[in-house]
Amino acid sequence: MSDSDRPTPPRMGRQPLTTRADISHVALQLFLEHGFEQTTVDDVARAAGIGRRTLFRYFPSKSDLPWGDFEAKLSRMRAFLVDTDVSVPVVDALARAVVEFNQFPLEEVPYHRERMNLLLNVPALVAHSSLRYAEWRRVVSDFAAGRLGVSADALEPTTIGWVFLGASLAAYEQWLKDDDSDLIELLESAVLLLRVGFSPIPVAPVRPAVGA
Amino acid sequence: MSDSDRPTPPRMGRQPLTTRADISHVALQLFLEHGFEQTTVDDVARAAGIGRRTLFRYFPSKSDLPWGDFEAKLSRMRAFLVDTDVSVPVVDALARAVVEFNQFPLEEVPYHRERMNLLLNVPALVAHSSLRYAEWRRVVSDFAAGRLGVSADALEPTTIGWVFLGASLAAYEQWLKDDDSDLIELLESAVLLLRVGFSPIPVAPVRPAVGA
DNA sequence: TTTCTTTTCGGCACTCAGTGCCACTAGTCT
DNA sequence: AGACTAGTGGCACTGAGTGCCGAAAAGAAA
Repeated sequence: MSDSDRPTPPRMGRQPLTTRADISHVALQLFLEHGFEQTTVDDVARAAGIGRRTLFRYFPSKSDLPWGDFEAKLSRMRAFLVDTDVSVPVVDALARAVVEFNQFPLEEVPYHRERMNLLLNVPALVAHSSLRYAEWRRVVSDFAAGRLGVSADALEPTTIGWVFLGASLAAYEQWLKDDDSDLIELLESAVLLLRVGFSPIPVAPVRPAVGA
Repeated sequence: MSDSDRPTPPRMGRQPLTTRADISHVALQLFLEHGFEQTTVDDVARAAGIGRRTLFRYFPSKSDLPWGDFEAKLSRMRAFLVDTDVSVPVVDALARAVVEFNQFPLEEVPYHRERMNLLLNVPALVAHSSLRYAEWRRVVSDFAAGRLGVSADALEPTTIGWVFLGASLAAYEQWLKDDDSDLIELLESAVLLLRVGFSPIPVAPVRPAVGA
Protein backbone atom coordinates (compact mmCIF):
# COMPACT_ATOMS: atom_id res chain seq x y z
CA MET A 1 0.00 0.00 0.00
CA SER A 2 3.04 2.27 0.22
CA ASP A 3 3.52 2.27 -3.53
CA SER A 4 -0.07 2.35 -4.72
CA ASP A 5 -0.46 6.09 -4.16
CA ARG A 6 2.50 7.38 -6.08
CA PRO A 7 1.17 9.92 -8.57
CA THR A 8 3.41 9.07 -11.53
CA PRO A 9 5.48 6.06 -10.65
CA PRO A 10 8.58 6.48 -12.84
CA ARG A 11 8.62 2.99 -14.20
CA MET A 12 11.59 1.14 -15.53
CA GLY A 13 12.02 0.01 -19.11
CA ARG A 14 10.38 1.10 -22.31
CA GLN A 15 7.02 2.90 -22.27
CA PRO A 16 4.04 1.11 -23.78
CA LEU A 17 3.20 2.39 -27.26
CA THR A 18 -0.53 2.23 -26.79
CA THR A 19 -3.31 1.09 -24.46
CA ARG A 20 -5.88 -1.67 -24.37
CA ALA A 21 -8.62 0.93 -24.75
CA ASP A 22 -7.02 2.41 -27.87
CA ILE A 23 -6.64 -0.93 -29.57
CA SER A 24 -10.16 -1.93 -28.59
CA HIS A 25 -11.59 1.22 -30.16
CA VAL A 26 -9.67 0.80 -33.39
CA ALA A 27 -10.75 -2.82 -33.59
CA LEU A 28 -14.40 -2.04 -32.95
CA GLN A 29 -14.32 0.56 -35.68
CA LEU A 30 -13.04 -1.99 -38.18
CA PHE A 31 -15.44 -4.68 -37.03
CA LEU A 32 -18.40 -2.35 -37.53
CA GLU A 33 -17.14 -1.21 -40.91
CA HIS A 34 -16.25 -4.55 -42.47
CA GLY A 35 -17.59 -7.19 -40.10
CA PHE A 36 -15.85 -9.27 -37.49
CA GLU A 37 -14.92 -12.28 -39.63
CA GLN A 38 -13.88 -10.09 -42.55
CA THR A 39 -11.39 -8.24 -40.38
CA THR A 40 -8.11 -10.03 -39.69
CA VAL A 41 -5.96 -9.50 -36.64
CA ASP A 42 -3.31 -8.11 -38.98
CA ASP A 43 -5.79 -5.49 -40.13
CA VAL A 44 -6.38 -4.41 -36.54
CA ALA A 45 -2.69 -4.36 -35.71
CA ARG A 46 -1.90 -2.31 -38.78
CA ALA A 47 -4.71 0.17 -38.04
CA ALA A 48 -3.51 0.47 -34.46
CA GLY A 49 0.05 1.03 -35.62
CA ILE A 50 1.50 -1.91 -33.75
CA GLY A 51 2.84 -5.30 -34.64
CA ARG A 52 0.60 -8.31 -34.73
CA ARG A 53 2.71 -9.96 -32.05
CA THR A 54 2.28 -6.94 -29.82
CA LEU A 55 -1.49 -6.97 -30.23
CA PHE A 56 -1.57 -10.47 -28.82
CA ARG A 57 0.21 -9.20 -25.73
CA TYR A 58 -2.54 -6.68 -25.10
CA PHE A 59 -5.38 -9.10 -25.90
CA PRO A 60 -5.25 -12.87 -25.61
CA SER A 61 -7.54 -13.34 -28.60
CA LYS A 62 -9.32 -11.54 -31.41
CA SER A 63 -12.62 -12.14 -29.61
CA ASP A 64 -11.42 -10.22 -26.58
CA LEU A 65 -10.95 -7.02 -28.57
CA PRO A 66 -14.55 -5.77 -28.34
CA TRP A 67 -14.62 -6.33 -24.59
CA GLY A 68 -12.00 -3.75 -23.75
CA ASP A 69 -11.16 -3.72 -20.06
CA PHE A 70 -13.89 -5.95 -18.67
CA GLU A 71 -11.94 -6.84 -15.55
CA ALA A 72 -12.10 -3.23 -14.42
CA LYS A 73 -15.89 -3.23 -14.78
CA LEU A 74 -16.13 -6.42 -12.77
CA SER A 75 -14.06 -4.87 -10.00
CA ARG A 76 -16.41 -1.92 -9.84
CA MET A 77 -19.38 -4.24 -9.57
CA ARG A 78 -17.70 -6.26 -6.84
CA ALA A 79 -16.97 -3.07 -4.95
CA PHE A 80 -20.55 -1.89 -5.38
CA LEU A 81 -21.86 -5.11 -3.88
CA VAL A 82 -19.41 -5.05 -1.01
CA ASP A 83 -20.51 -1.49 -0.19
CA THR A 84 -24.17 -2.42 -0.17
CA ASP A 85 -25.66 -2.32 3.29
CA VAL A 86 -26.45 -5.74 4.73
CA SER A 87 -30.00 -4.61 5.42
CA VAL A 88 -30.66 -4.61 1.69
CA PRO A 89 -31.94 -8.06 0.65
CA VAL A 90 -29.75 -10.09 -1.69
CA VAL A 91 -32.03 -9.77 -4.69
CA ASP A 92 -32.41 -6.03 -4.27
CA ALA A 93 -28.68 -5.60 -3.94
CA LEU A 94 -28.11 -7.60 -7.12
CA ALA A 95 -30.86 -5.75 -8.97
CA ARG A 96 -29.19 -2.46 -8.11
CA ALA A 97 -25.77 -3.81 -9.04
CA VAL A 98 -27.03 -4.94 -12.43
CA VAL A 99 -28.40 -1.48 -13.09
CA GLU A 100 -25.22 0.16 -11.88
CA PHE A 101 -23.10 -2.17 -13.99
CA ASN A 102 -25.00 -1.20 -17.12
CA GLN A 103 -25.08 2.52 -16.64
CA PHE A 104 -23.11 4.40 -19.26
CA PRO A 105 -22.45 8.07 -19.90
CA LEU A 106 -24.86 9.33 -22.55
CA GLU A 107 -22.19 9.88 -25.19
CA GLU A 108 -21.01 6.29 -24.86
CA VAL A 109 -24.45 4.73 -25.32
CA PRO A 110 -24.48 4.46 -29.14
CA TYR A 111 -20.99 3.04 -29.02
CA HIS A 112 -21.99 0.53 -26.36
CA ARG A 113 -25.02 -0.41 -28.41
CA GLU A 114 -22.91 -1.32 -31.42
CA ARG A 115 -20.53 -3.25 -29.23
CA MET A 116 -23.30 -5.32 -27.69
CA ASN A 117 -24.80 -5.83 -31.11
CA LEU A 118 -21.61 -7.55 -32.15
CA LEU A 119 -21.23 -9.50 -28.92
CA LEU A 120 -24.77 -10.86 -29.06
CA ASN A 121 -24.95 -11.59 -32.78
CA VAL A 122 -21.59 -12.69 -34.16
CA PRO A 123 -21.39 -16.43 -33.44
CA ALA A 124 -17.67 -16.41 -32.62
CA LEU A 125 -18.26 -13.59 -30.15
CA VAL A 126 -21.39 -15.15 -28.68
CA ALA A 127 -19.33 -18.23 -27.97
CA HIS A 128 -16.34 -16.44 -26.52
CA SER A 129 -18.49 -14.13 -24.43
CA SER A 130 -19.69 -17.01 -22.32
CA LEU A 131 -16.25 -17.03 -20.71
CA ARG A 132 -16.66 -13.39 -19.73
CA TYR A 133 -20.18 -14.07 -18.51
CA ALA A 134 -18.81 -16.84 -16.31
CA GLU A 135 -16.61 -14.29 -14.55
CA TRP A 136 -19.61 -12.03 -14.14
CA ARG A 137 -21.69 -14.86 -12.71
CA ARG A 138 -18.91 -15.58 -10.29
CA VAL A 139 -19.16 -12.05 -8.90
CA VAL A 140 -22.88 -12.54 -8.40
CA SER A 141 -22.63 -15.98 -6.86
CA ASP A 142 -19.78 -14.96 -4.56
CA PHE A 143 -21.93 -12.17 -3.21
CA ALA A 144 -25.01 -14.36 -2.85
CA ALA A 145 -22.99 -17.09 -1.18
CA GLY A 146 -21.55 -14.64 1.33
CA ARG A 147 -24.98 -13.39 2.23
CA LEU A 148 -26.55 -16.84 2.42
CA GLY A 149 -23.63 -18.22 4.36
CA VAL A 150 -22.98 -21.06 1.94
CA SER A 151 -20.24 -21.99 -0.51
CA ALA A 152 -20.14 -20.06 -3.76
CA ASP A 153 -20.27 -23.39 -5.56
CA ALA A 154 -23.57 -24.42 -3.97
CA LEU A 155 -26.76 -24.77 -5.95
CA GLU A 156 -28.49 -21.62 -4.81
CA PRO A 157 -25.75 -19.04 -5.43
CA THR A 158 -24.81 -20.52 -8.79
CA THR A 159 -28.45 -20.57 -9.85
CA ILE A 160 -28.78 -16.94 -8.77
CA GLY A 161 -25.73 -16.14 -10.88
CA TRP A 162 -27.22 -17.81 -13.93
CA VAL A 163 -30.62 -16.32 -13.47
CA PHE A 164 -29.42 -12.76 -13.16
CA LEU A 165 -27.19 -13.20 -16.17
CA GLY A 166 -30.11 -14.53 -18.13
CA ALA A 167 -32.39 -11.70 -17.13
CA SER A 168 -29.71 -9.16 -18.07
CA LEU A 169 -29.09 -10.66 -21.48
CA ALA A 170 -32.79 -11.04 -22.20
CA ALA A 171 -33.12 -7.33 -21.44
CA TYR A 172 -30.19 -6.53 -23.72
CA GLU A 173 -31.79 -8.46 -26.58
CA GLN A 174 -34.90 -6.32 -26.24
CA TRP A 175 -32.86 -3.16 -26.04
CA LEU A 176 -30.99 -3.92 -29.24
CA LYS A 177 -34.19 -4.62 -31.10
CA ASP A 178 -35.69 -1.22 -30.38
CA ASP A 179 -33.73 2.00 -30.76
CA ASP A 180 -36.08 3.91 -28.53
CA SER A 181 -36.10 1.49 -25.63
CA ASP A 182 -34.51 2.17 -22.30
CA LEU A 183 -31.99 -0.43 -21.15
CA ILE A 184 -32.44 0.30 -17.46
CA GLU A 185 -36.22 -0.08 -17.65
CA LEU A 186 -35.82 -3.37 -19.49
CA LEU A 187 -33.34 -4.64 -16.94
CA GLU A 188 -35.74 -3.79 -14.16
CA SER A 189 -38.60 -5.54 -15.92
CA ALA A 190 -36.52 -8.64 -16.42
CA VAL A 191 -35.40 -8.73 -12.81
CA LEU A 192 -39.00 -8.30 -11.73
CA LEU A 193 -39.80 -11.55 -13.52
CA LEU A 194 -37.20 -13.25 -11.35
CA ARG A 195 -38.63 -11.75 -8.21
CA VAL A 196 -42.14 -13.00 -8.63
CA GLY A 197 -40.95 -16.38 -9.75
CA PHE A 198 -42.48 -18.58 -12.38
CA SER A 199 -44.83 -20.57 -10.27
CA PRO A 200 -48.27 -20.98 -11.81
CA ILE A 201 -49.73 -21.77 -8.43
CA PRO A 202 -49.08 -19.00 -5.91
CA VAL A 203 -46.47 -20.35 -3.54
CA ALA A 204 -46.83 -19.83 0.15
CA PRO A 205 -44.11 -17.53 1.49
CA VAL A 206 -41.30 -19.81 2.55
CA ARG A 207 -40.65 -19.55 6.26
CA PRO A 208 -37.05 -20.44 7.14
CA ALA A 209 -37.05 -23.72 9.03
CA VAL A 210 -36.27 -22.95 12.66
CA GLY A 211 -33.21 -24.71 13.96
CA ALA A 212 -32.21 -26.12 10.58
CA MET B 1 -44.60 -39.02 -45.98
CA SER B 2 -44.81 -41.67 -48.68
CA ASP B 3 -41.07 -42.31 -48.55
CA SER B 4 -40.45 -41.94 -44.82
CA ASP B 5 -41.68 -45.44 -44.02
CA ARG B 6 -39.54 -47.44 -46.38
CA PRO B 7 -37.69 -50.05 -44.31
CA THR B 8 -34.33 -49.87 -46.05
CA PRO B 9 -34.43 -47.05 -48.52
CA PRO B 10 -31.94 -48.19 -51.19
CA ARG B 11 -30.10 -44.93 -51.45
CA MET B 12 -28.15 -43.71 -54.39
CA GLY B 13 -24.40 -43.23 -54.50
CA ARG B 14 -21.68 -44.43 -52.20
CA GLN B 15 -22.48 -45.55 -48.64
CA PRO B 16 -21.16 -43.46 -45.75
CA LEU B 17 -18.09 -45.02 -44.14
CA THR B 18 -19.09 -44.17 -40.62
CA THR B 19 -21.59 -42.23 -38.49
CA ARG B 20 -21.62 -39.09 -36.40
CA ALA B 21 -22.09 -41.20 -33.30
CA ASP B 22 -19.06 -43.35 -34.08
CA ILE B 23 -16.79 -40.40 -34.64
CA SER B 24 -18.11 -38.68 -31.55
CA HIS B 25 -17.33 -41.72 -29.41
CA VAL B 26 -13.84 -42.09 -30.77
CA ALA B 27 -13.19 -38.41 -30.20
CA LEU B 28 -14.52 -38.43 -26.66
CA GLN B 29 -12.27 -41.38 -25.88
CA LEU B 30 -9.21 -39.46 -27.05
CA PHE B 31 -10.26 -36.25 -25.31
CA LEU B 32 -10.62 -38.09 -22.01
CA GLU B 33 -7.32 -39.88 -22.46
CA HIS B 34 -5.11 -37.01 -23.55
CA GLY B 35 -7.17 -33.87 -23.05
CA PHE B 36 -9.11 -31.78 -25.52
CA GLU B 37 -6.38 -29.30 -26.48
CA GLN B 38 -3.74 -32.02 -26.67
CA THR B 39 -5.78 -33.96 -29.20
CA THR B 40 -5.66 -32.69 -32.77
CA VAL B 41 -8.39 -33.16 -35.33
CA ASP B 42 -5.93 -35.31 -37.27
CA ASP B 43 -5.63 -37.58 -34.25
CA VAL B 44 -9.39 -38.03 -34.18
CA ALA B 45 -9.65 -38.61 -37.90
CA ARG B 46 -6.87 -41.17 -37.81
CA ALA B 47 -8.43 -42.98 -34.84
CA ALA B 48 -11.80 -42.99 -36.60
CA GLY B 49 -10.21 -44.33 -39.77
CA ILE B 50 -11.33 -41.46 -41.96
CA GLY B 51 -9.68 -38.51 -43.61
CA ARG B 52 -9.44 -35.20 -41.87
CA ARG B 53 -11.46 -33.62 -44.66
CA THR B 54 -14.21 -36.15 -44.18
CA LEU B 55 -14.38 -35.51 -40.45
CA PHE B 56 -15.18 -31.89 -41.13
CA ARG B 57 -18.14 -33.00 -43.22
CA TYR B 58 -19.59 -34.88 -40.28
CA PHE B 59 -18.83 -32.15 -37.73
CA PRO B 60 -18.44 -28.46 -38.48
CA SER B 61 -15.80 -28.01 -35.78
CA LYS B 62 -13.65 -29.84 -33.29
CA SER B 63 -15.78 -28.44 -30.49
CA ASP B 64 -18.88 -30.10 -31.90
CA LEU B 65 -17.40 -33.56 -31.54
CA PRO B 66 -18.39 -34.12 -27.90
CA TRP B 67 -21.97 -33.05 -28.58
CA GLY B 68 -22.80 -35.90 -30.89
CA ASP B 69 -26.25 -35.56 -32.39
CA PHE B 70 -27.64 -32.70 -30.36
CA GLU B 71 -30.21 -31.72 -32.96
CA ALA B 72 -31.95 -35.06 -32.48
CA LYS B 73 -32.21 -34.45 -28.74
CA LEU B 74 -33.65 -31.02 -29.34
CA SER B 75 -36.27 -32.48 -31.65
CA ARG B 76 -37.30 -34.94 -28.97
CA MET B 77 -37.65 -32.12 -26.48
CA ARG B 78 -39.69 -30.06 -28.91
CA ALA B 79 -41.96 -33.03 -29.51
CA PHE B 80 -42.32 -33.62 -25.78
CA LEU B 81 -43.43 -30.04 -25.25
CA VAL B 82 -45.85 -30.11 -28.15
CA ASP B 83 -47.40 -33.29 -26.74
CA THR B 84 -47.87 -31.75 -23.32
CA ASP B 85 -51.50 -31.11 -22.50
CA VAL B 86 -52.42 -27.44 -22.51
CA SER B 87 -53.87 -27.84 -19.03
CA VAL B 88 -50.34 -28.27 -17.69
CA PRO B 89 -48.96 -24.83 -16.75
CA VAL B 90 -45.98 -23.54 -18.71
CA VAL B 91 -43.50 -23.90 -15.89
CA ASP B 92 -44.59 -27.41 -15.08
CA ALA B 93 -44.37 -28.42 -18.69
CA LEU B 94 -40.87 -27.02 -18.93
CA ALA B 95 -39.81 -28.60 -15.67
CA ARG B 96 -40.95 -31.98 -16.99
CA ALA B 97 -39.26 -31.38 -20.32
CA VAL B 98 -35.98 -30.55 -18.62
CA VAL B 99 -36.13 -33.77 -16.67
CA GLU B 100 -37.09 -35.75 -19.77
CA PHE B 101 -34.28 -34.13 -21.75
CA ASN B 102 -31.72 -35.19 -19.19
CA GLN B 103 -32.83 -38.75 -18.65
CA PHE B 104 -30.27 -41.30 -19.79
CA PRO B 105 -30.16 -45.08 -19.79
CA LEU B 106 -28.19 -46.25 -16.77
CA GLU B 107 -25.30 -47.60 -18.80
CA GLU B 108 -24.80 -44.28 -20.52
CA VAL B 109 -24.64 -42.23 -17.33
CA PRO B 110 -20.89 -42.51 -16.64
CA TYR B 111 -20.23 -41.70 -20.26
CA HIS B 112 -22.56 -38.71 -20.14
CA ARG B 113 -20.87 -37.56 -16.96
CA GLU B 114 -17.45 -37.44 -18.59
CA ARG B 115 -18.87 -35.67 -21.57
CA MET B 116 -20.46 -32.96 -19.46
CA ASN B 117 -17.28 -32.70 -17.45
CA LEU B 118 -15.48 -31.71 -20.61
CA LEU B 119 -18.23 -29.42 -21.86
CA LEU B 120 -18.43 -27.51 -18.59
CA ASN B 121 -14.72 -27.29 -17.84
CA VAL B 122 -12.66 -27.00 -21.02
CA PRO B 123 -12.69 -23.28 -21.90
CA ALA B 124 -12.91 -23.81 -25.65
CA LEU B 125 -15.88 -26.12 -25.12
CA VAL B 126 -17.54 -23.85 -22.58
CA ALA B 127 -17.39 -21.10 -25.15
CA HIS B 128 -18.62 -23.16 -28.04
CA SER B 129 -21.40 -24.74 -26.01
CA SER B 130 -23.14 -21.42 -25.65
CA LEU B 131 -24.16 -21.78 -29.29
CA ARG B 132 -25.80 -25.12 -28.54
CA TYR B 133 -27.42 -23.66 -25.45
CA ALA B 134 -28.88 -20.88 -27.58
CA GLU B 135 -30.66 -23.50 -29.68
CA TRP B 136 -31.93 -25.15 -26.53
CA ARG B 137 -33.17 -21.82 -25.17
CA ARG B 138 -34.95 -21.26 -28.42
CA VAL B 139 -36.94 -24.45 -27.93
CA VAL B 140 -37.95 -23.27 -24.48
CA SER B 141 -38.82 -19.72 -25.49
CA ASP B 142 -40.76 -20.89 -28.55
CA PHE B 143 -42.89 -23.05 -26.32
CA ALA B 144 -43.38 -20.34 -23.71
CA ALA B 145 -44.21 -17.79 -26.38
CA GLY B 146 -46.81 -20.07 -27.90
CA ARG B 147 -48.46 -20.56 -24.56
CA LEU B 148 -48.32 -16.91 -23.55
CA GLY B 149 -49.51 -15.79 -26.94
CA VAL B 150 -46.58 -13.47 -27.52
CA SER B 151 -43.59 -13.37 -29.86
CA ALA B 152 -40.73 -15.74 -29.09
CA ASP B 153 -38.43 -12.73 -29.08
CA ALA B 154 -40.31 -10.94 -26.34
CA LEU B 155 -38.86 -10.33 -22.92
CA GLU B 156 -40.78 -12.94 -21.01
CA PRO B 157 -40.17 -16.01 -23.18
CA THR B 158 -36.51 -15.21 -23.67
CA THR B 159 -36.07 -14.69 -19.95
CA ILE B 160 -37.78 -18.02 -19.32
CA GLY B 161 -35.36 -19.62 -21.76
CA TRP B 162 -32.35 -18.17 -20.00
CA VAL B 163 -33.60 -18.97 -16.57
CA PHE B 164 -34.32 -22.62 -17.30
CA LEU B 165 -30.97 -22.99 -18.96
CA GLY B 166 -29.30 -21.46 -15.94
CA ALA B 167 -31.11 -23.71 -13.52
CA SER B 168 -30.19 -26.76 -15.58
CA LEU B 169 -26.53 -25.89 -15.77
CA ALA B 170 -26.36 -25.00 -12.09
CA ALA B 171 -27.78 -28.44 -11.38
CA TYR B 172 -25.22 -30.05 -13.69
CA GLU B 173 -22.38 -28.30 -11.90
CA GLN B 174 -23.56 -29.81 -8.62
CA TRP B 175 -23.96 -33.20 -10.17
CA LEU B 176 -20.43 -33.23 -11.51
CA LYS B 177 -18.99 -32.28 -8.15
CA ASP B 178 -20.53 -35.22 -6.34
CA ASP B 179 -20.38 -38.77 -7.70
CA ASP B 180 -23.27 -39.91 -5.55
CA SER B 181 -25.67 -37.13 -6.42
CA ASP B 182 -28.77 -37.59 -8.51
CA LEU B 183 -29.05 -35.33 -11.53
CA ILE B 184 -32.83 -35.44 -11.67
CA GLU B 185 -33.17 -34.46 -8.02
CA LEU B 186 -30.78 -31.57 -8.55
CA LEU B 187 -32.64 -30.40 -11.61
CA GLU B 188 -35.89 -30.43 -9.67
CA SER B 189 -34.33 -28.48 -6.82
CA ALA B 190 -32.98 -25.88 -9.19
CA VAL B 191 -36.30 -25.49 -10.97
CA LEU B 192 -38.01 -25.14 -7.60
CA LEU B 193 -35.84 -22.08 -6.97
CA LEU B 194 -37.26 -20.56 -10.13
CA ARG B 195 -40.80 -21.34 -9.13
CA VAL B 196 -40.75 -19.59 -5.80
CA GLY B 197 -38.88 -16.65 -7.27
CA PHE B 198 -36.19 -14.64 -5.59
CA SER B 199 -38.31 -12.01 -3.98
CA PRO B 200 -37.31 -11.29 -0.39
CA ILE B 201 -40.77 -9.92 0.29
CA PRO B 202 -43.49 -12.47 -0.44
CA VAL B 203 -45.20 -11.27 -3.58
CA ALA B 204 -48.98 -11.26 -3.77
CA PRO B 205 -50.16 -14.03 -6.06
CA VAL B 206 -50.64 -12.57 -9.48
CA ARG B 207 -54.22 -12.98 -10.59
CA PRO B 208 -54.55 -13.18 -14.36
CA ALA B 209 -56.30 -10.06 -15.61
CA VAL B 210 -59.80 -11.00 -16.63
CA GLY B 211 -60.57 -10.32 -20.25
CA ALA B 212 -56.98 -9.56 -21.19
C1' DT C 1 28.93 9.43 -21.12
C1' DT C 2 28.99 4.80 -20.88
C1' DT C 3 27.20 0.66 -19.17
C1' DC C 4 23.70 -2.17 -16.95
C1' DT C 5 19.03 -3.43 -16.24
C1' DT C 6 14.34 -3.66 -17.15
C1' DT C 7 10.40 -3.60 -20.05
C1' DT C 8 8.11 -3.34 -24.40
C1' DC C 9 8.18 -4.28 -29.25
C1' DG C 10 7.87 -7.07 -33.31
C1' DG C 11 9.84 -10.17 -36.83
C1' DC C 12 10.12 -15.13 -37.95
C1' DA C 13 8.75 -19.57 -38.02
C1' DC C 14 5.70 -22.89 -36.47
C1' DT C 15 1.15 -25.50 -35.17
C1' DC C 16 -3.42 -26.24 -35.79
C1' DA C 17 -8.43 -25.40 -37.12
C1' DG C 18 -11.18 -24.80 -40.87
C1' DT C 19 -12.25 -24.25 -46.19
C1' DG C 20 -12.39 -24.50 -51.39
C1' DC C 21 -11.31 -27.32 -55.09
C1' DC C 22 -11.26 -31.47 -57.46
C1' DA C 23 -10.34 -36.00 -58.70
C1' DC C 24 -11.59 -40.64 -57.03
C1' DT C 25 -14.53 -44.29 -55.25
C1' DA C 26 -18.61 -46.98 -54.65
C1' DG C 27 -22.83 -47.46 -55.06
C1' DT C 28 -27.93 -47.28 -57.96
C1' DC C 29 -30.55 -46.91 -62.22
C1' DT C 30 -31.35 -47.49 -67.41
C1' DA D 1 -21.70 -50.99 -70.05
C1' DG D 2 -22.58 -46.27 -69.30
C1' DA D 3 -24.87 -42.53 -66.79
C1' DC D 4 -25.80 -40.72 -62.55
C1' DT D 5 -25.28 -39.75 -57.63
C1' DA D 6 -23.29 -39.30 -53.16
C1' DG D 7 -19.39 -40.00 -49.95
C1' DT D 8 -14.22 -39.69 -49.59
C1' DG D 9 -9.90 -37.51 -48.98
C1' DG D 10 -5.65 -35.35 -50.79
C1' DC D 11 -3.71 -30.71 -51.57
C1' DA D 12 -3.08 -26.14 -50.90
C1' DC D 13 -4.48 -22.10 -48.68
C1' DT D 14 -6.06 -18.65 -44.91
C1' DG D 15 -5.98 -17.02 -40.42
C1' DA D 16 -5.56 -17.36 -35.23
C1' DG D 17 -2.47 -18.00 -31.73
C1' DT D 18 2.47 -19.19 -29.68
C1' DG D 19 7.54 -19.70 -28.64
C1' DC D 20 11.79 -17.66 -29.41
C1' DC D 21 14.88 -14.09 -29.59
C1' DG D 22 17.07 -10.01 -30.76
C1' DA D 23 16.16 -4.84 -31.11
C1' DA D 24 14.46 -0.57 -29.09
C1' DA D 25 13.58 2.57 -25.36
C1' DA D 26 13.48 3.87 -21.01
C1' DG D 27 15.64 4.53 -15.98
C1' DA D 28 19.65 3.52 -12.84
C1' DA D 29 24.35 3.01 -11.74
C1' DA D 30 29.26 3.80 -12.71
